[in-house]
Amino acid sequence: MDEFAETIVALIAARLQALGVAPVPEIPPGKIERPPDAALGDYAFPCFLLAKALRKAPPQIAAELAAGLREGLAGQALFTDVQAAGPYVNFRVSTAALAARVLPAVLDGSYFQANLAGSGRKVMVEYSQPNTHKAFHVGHMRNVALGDALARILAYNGDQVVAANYIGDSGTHIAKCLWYYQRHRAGDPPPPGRGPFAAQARGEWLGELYTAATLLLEDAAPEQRAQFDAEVRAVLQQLEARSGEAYALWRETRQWSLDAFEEIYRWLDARFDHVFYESDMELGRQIVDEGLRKGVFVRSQGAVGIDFGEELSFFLVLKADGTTLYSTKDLALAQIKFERFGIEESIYVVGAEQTLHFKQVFATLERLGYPQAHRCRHVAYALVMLPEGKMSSRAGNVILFSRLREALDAYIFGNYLDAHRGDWDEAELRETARRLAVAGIRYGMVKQDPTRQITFNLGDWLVSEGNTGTYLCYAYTRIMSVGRMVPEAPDPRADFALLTQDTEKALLRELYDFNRHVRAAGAALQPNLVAGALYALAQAFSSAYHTSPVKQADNAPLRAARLALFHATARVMHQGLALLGITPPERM
RNA sequence: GCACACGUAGCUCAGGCGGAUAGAGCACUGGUCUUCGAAACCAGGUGUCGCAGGUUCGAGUCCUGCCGUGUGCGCCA
Repeated sequence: MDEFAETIVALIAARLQALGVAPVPEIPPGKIERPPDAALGDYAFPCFLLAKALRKAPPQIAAELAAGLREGLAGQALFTDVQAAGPYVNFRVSTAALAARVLPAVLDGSYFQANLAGSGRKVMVEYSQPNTHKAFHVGHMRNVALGDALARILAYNGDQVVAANYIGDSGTHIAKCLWYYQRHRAGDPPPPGRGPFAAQARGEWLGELYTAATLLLEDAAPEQRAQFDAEVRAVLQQLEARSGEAYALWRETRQWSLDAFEEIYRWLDARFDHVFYESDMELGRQIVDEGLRKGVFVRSQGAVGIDFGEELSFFLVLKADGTTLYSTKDLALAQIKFERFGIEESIYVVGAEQTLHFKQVFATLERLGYPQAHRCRHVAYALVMLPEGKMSSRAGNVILFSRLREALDAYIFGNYLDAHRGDWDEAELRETARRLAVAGIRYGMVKQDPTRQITFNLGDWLVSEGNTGTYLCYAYTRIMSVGRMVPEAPDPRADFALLTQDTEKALLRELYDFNRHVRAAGAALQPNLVAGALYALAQAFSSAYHTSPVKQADNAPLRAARLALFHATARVMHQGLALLGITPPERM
């Protein structure tokens, strides 16, 4: 917790007692604020909270409290000043005390263990959920960035996290793709593809077939459409029965998509502890049968579902033709998570358009008697749009992963890394470009509130200044550069009282507050809070970097203090970026 | 039609549980590299916080209505 805020609460309580106030009102440490301007102080106590109990005007309370508190300052080391400012009592903390509470802990690593005292509950974070036989585009990247960051943040906060993927390798969309292939492209080989992203060509080719199938079906005349639908249904039934020509074709083409996904995850540094496949969820049919017997589900118009009345309406779990639905499989997956994985809390990172669906799934799980139904949470995020509107395969305006990656690569080399050719070896150049591209994408996807749409303008994502992943990496590499110029090891026992610059204190404060931001991000399931904290940290560092030279510091003790400060900053930056799935390069 | 989410500076966005003069980035104008990396820093100004009511000591934040945008609402996922 925040030792400074807690001490303030204790000091005020003691002061009130001394003034004869009884009973002393409870003040939660969370009510201690941060003044809008550091010139006012570092912590603020709003006296409105006491106005009722003391029956006095807040400014008067502030003045009286401040006067008394100032006298008690001599006996302690945390605060150097207390001032009343209108209805607030502002506290200035001792820079040395602040530094002593954060720098040694960061340098010995214990700072990064502090949040581990969290719940320890077993949490599954399910994310990515790409569909095979469809192309992977920028919209899918937002999901990966969010889900992966969430998994890392929760683990940092002490949860036992299982990161899970759930691949959509069955269902109508695949039947359509394979139907089209059999009908129009039978025997056509996929494009070969080369290099480290060889599988993208095949994955994207399948996506094109799917799009072509959709167009053909949509544009068909009614009679022909009926025939097409019957053919697609026949394919789907072969897939569910796991036999026939379509099934063999499915096995082969499915692997193409899986290979393509694997390349993308490797490039992104996204990892999963477990991968579920939709095609393994036949168990869903049994759940429906049992539910029917128990009277949880009912038959309706030939199909099976559950009626939630007005609020959640009717939830379909089996089609009239007997084939399963997305919902059927989601019930099966939930059961597997609970029973086979012992999951206590289940988090689903899925687009906001499925909010109703998940409310229905969770409500159904409750009716089926799963106590964990109350610990299921849907992390809804809004779509990634293009400036001209929604991405649509039909209009041909999706930005594919491969195109985005290539554009970033070209930008990074053309503007920066080409200058290092000959100097750095090829492997480092390529790895640096990858890390910067990943930082740009992941940070851009995660820095914003998940509920807000992202308007994706490729040009904007090629920018490397301002509030970007590149900026954060740049801050980190500058510290690494300082470390190369001043190769001494950072000294956790340096004299931190020498850090007298405002910028140095501001940087210390960001370091001190970092863990609290990560805790808040985990509690709210909002990685953007970590992104914001990192950005503030990088800004504070950049300012301090300009005011506080290390190598040219006036004397050796000051140099040691600054070196420790900057090294600690680098450690926190590195850890914070890791929580977002970003590894900064050592130089760029 | 009903439900959910979102309307903050020219643009893209922040604004922990209601609190001080609503903040960043981009863009624009100046300044700062013989001294640890200028992908940076410093200094400039811009707001009917969608509109109208309400709650309270205090509302960008909470409540109600309206307007706008997006998404969803039984055999897609």
